[in-house]
Amino acid sequence: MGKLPAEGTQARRFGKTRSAQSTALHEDYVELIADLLEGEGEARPTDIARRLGVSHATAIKAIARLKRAGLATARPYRGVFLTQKGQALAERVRLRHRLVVDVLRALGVSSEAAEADAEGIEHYVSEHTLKAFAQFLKSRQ
Amino acid sequence: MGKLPAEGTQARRFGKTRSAQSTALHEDYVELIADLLEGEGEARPTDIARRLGVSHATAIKAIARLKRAGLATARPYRGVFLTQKGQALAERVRLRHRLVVDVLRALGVSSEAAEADAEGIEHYVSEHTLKAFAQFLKSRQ
DNA sequence: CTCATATTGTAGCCAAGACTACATTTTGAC
DNA sequence: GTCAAAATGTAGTCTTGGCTACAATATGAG
Repeated sequence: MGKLPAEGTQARRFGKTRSAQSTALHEDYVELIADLLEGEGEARPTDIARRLGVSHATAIKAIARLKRAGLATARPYRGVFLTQKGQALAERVRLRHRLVVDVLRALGVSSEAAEADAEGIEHYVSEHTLKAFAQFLKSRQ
Repeated sequence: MGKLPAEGTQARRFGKTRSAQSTALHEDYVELIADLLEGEGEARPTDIARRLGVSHATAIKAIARLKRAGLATARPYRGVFLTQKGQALAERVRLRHRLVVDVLRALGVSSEAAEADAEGIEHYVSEHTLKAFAQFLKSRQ
């Protein structure tokens, strides 16, 4: 999105939420690409598009943005791969996702709802909160 | 954003997350406008902009979208008000926000981090999960 | 090896959400 | 009551993320 404004003291909270949203999509794509690479051996734009519920054109444009962000590489008609940076992100995202799901389940949320909600929630969980989640889970089993 | 595609079985999870994002902004604005109306007696575009960390022009355009969505009313130079629908949304959002913050704190997250993270998380917590949160809190004190 | 089909890529459009720059209206100090 | 300053509104531009429609490339059946 656009550049951030002066960003006064009061605004930081919201400003952070805002800028996190472009990151969220990158995270979803990277996570999915990692899954596909592991599970299928390759990540094709069409598969990515189907799994994300978008048109293949949209997926291809998003992949272009991933490349610009240094997270992925792709050569025409050859599938998508993750850079080191992309792989590191995928790993972080995956751990975080699992942690969020586990916490939700520990709180009594059904597995299906936990998976569904985690998909949105996970992008907004800070490191601090993540640590608290981990400790909470450890303390309770 | 654009129209949704055919939306195959696999895609539902992500599709929901996507469309939720335009809602999230509406919710932030409505929540803040309700706060301002209560606390200050009026909600001025400039205050809204400052509190959200955006330019006043951005706030005004967002307010126009709220009007289009039937959530707010505003006459030039006269401040912003919420429709019944907008007030109902504000109330729901406020309850949900409190619940999310309380749960995070119960899990050991600091107040500041809980407030900050809730701001992003709350928009993705389903009814089902909300109920689980409420029960969890009730069961533990 | 050819050609239909599937996949991939490109182009062009749109709305949202952001910005800056400029115009208009209110408000308050005098 | 005037007029400068603050608030508000408008216009124009940008990127993102989405779509459809069309073009180009691979792939596999025959």
